[in-house]
Amino acid sequence: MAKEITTRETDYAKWYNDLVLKSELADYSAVRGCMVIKPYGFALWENMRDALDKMFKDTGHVNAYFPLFVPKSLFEAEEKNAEGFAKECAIVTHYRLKSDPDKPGKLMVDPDAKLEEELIVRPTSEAIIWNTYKSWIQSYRDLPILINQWANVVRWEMRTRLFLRTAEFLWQEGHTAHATEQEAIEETVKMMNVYADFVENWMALPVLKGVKSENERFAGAVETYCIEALMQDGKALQAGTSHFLGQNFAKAFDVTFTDRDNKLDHVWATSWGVSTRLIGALVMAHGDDDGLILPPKIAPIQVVIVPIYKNDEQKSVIHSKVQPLLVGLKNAGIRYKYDDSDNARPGWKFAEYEMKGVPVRITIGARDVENNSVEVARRDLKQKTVMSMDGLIPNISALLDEIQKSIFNKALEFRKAMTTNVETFDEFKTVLQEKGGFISAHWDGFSGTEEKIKELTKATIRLIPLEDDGESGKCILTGKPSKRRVIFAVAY
RNA sequence: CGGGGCGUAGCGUAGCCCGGUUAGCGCGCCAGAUUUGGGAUCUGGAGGUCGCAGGUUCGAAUCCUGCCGCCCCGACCA
Repeated sequence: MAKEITTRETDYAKWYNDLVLKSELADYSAVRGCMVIKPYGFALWENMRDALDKMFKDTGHVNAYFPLFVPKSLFEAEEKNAEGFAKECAIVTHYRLKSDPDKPGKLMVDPDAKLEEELIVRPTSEAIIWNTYKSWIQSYRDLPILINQWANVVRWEMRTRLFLRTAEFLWQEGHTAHATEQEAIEETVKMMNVYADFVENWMALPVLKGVKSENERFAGAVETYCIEALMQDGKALQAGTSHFLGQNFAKAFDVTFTDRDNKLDHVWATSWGVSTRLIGALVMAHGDDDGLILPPKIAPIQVVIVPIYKNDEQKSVIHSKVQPLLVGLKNAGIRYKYDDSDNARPGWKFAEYEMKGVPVRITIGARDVENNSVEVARRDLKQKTVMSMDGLIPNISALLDEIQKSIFNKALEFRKAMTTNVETFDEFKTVLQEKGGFISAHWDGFSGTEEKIKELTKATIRLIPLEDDGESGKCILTGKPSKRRVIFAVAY
């Protein structure tokens, strides 16, 4: 009873908060809008980060690190981008504190330590990076530059939510420079596909791929590619973005190169990122009223072993029986935890690891020792089966694979059931209100129309699908001709 | 930036309107015993600057003033 959480039906937002806190992914902090990522949550992030990092390296990227602070003059160089972020920037104005003469033991900002130029705490790093690239690039021989950085960024949000929107968050941002437009576009699409691959195959979360409408596009980008996932409450969540920046930043920062024909041109750019927000997506897409459900491929603990014993003698018998099993799990590369602590009784442990979303639990007691068996419980379906100790490891490996697929398929089925084609605005409003989810509808292509729809329904265009369905029709709002359907949803 | 809520032991809370024993309860914690296949039970014990600072009063968790902090809802945003 100590760790019960609000059910999804009662209050989805509260369920989410309870779950994040009680599964020990994160905690609130003394800093407004900033959270502490707890060890369990960070272990999850590390697994995600490591998988992504490998994918980046496998596609030819290298890591580097750029400064947290961006001088204001650099920040504002690319005007659209600067304007887009202006309202949510933290600014450093001073560099020193001093003792407050009026309040003993207290400190005050030293007015004599005002910076000549304010420093912006990066909300994203294009400015400082393009300022740097300028000095790295002279010739086409210097291109492409394929750099990624793992970093924290700060966006001063009015309203925050654990993982989904916090003032400071962790992410990776790729920043690439290319000699040709085509190569940059290819890079942009490639990275969107890397993201989709990661989110679908590691996080077991199906995504839609597409491009953003002008309203939703990254400030400073020519085109924003994105992946969108659907949460259990029928709201969409942007899971990753990849931007084709054209020559906007190269022009703003005067980054030119000499091409093969000895002609001077501005370089072509991309940037792409995913953040700890993905953890929020994971929680909301898969979790249930008993806690998290983590996909095995990124779960910090894939298998937990809980011994059940009535006395020390039984405990030591189980212990000796478990040892070869642990060796087997380790050799099979399975992340496991053998919880033989006496602090909690088995029932408590069961609930605790379910809260934390551990995919598989192995229970072993006197009965099992006698039968040379174990009880295996899978978290996603809450099913228990008895398995023989003989050949257990391959069976557990297979089960983990099966769970990975099963979680994905469940989410995919949900998304299919929650994707609706509509023809009229009335239908659109009804579906939105009564069902939610992705709504595929015709749109006339005008920003004003999208804004109007948002004003009336809170739904926005999540993406314009990459594959053209070739189906023409009439805009649900204006009745003007539309060449294709786009995907609407209420978004996080 | 508007609206609301909260701040009392590690966590969750009662008490506050209507000032007056030693600030109560549940969980957790510590010791011991019995237990252990779905969140154990009993016995004993420890743990509190009632967010901070002023003020009113014989007396303040409670009333007044100011401040600080966090959370939730909205607008804005990934």
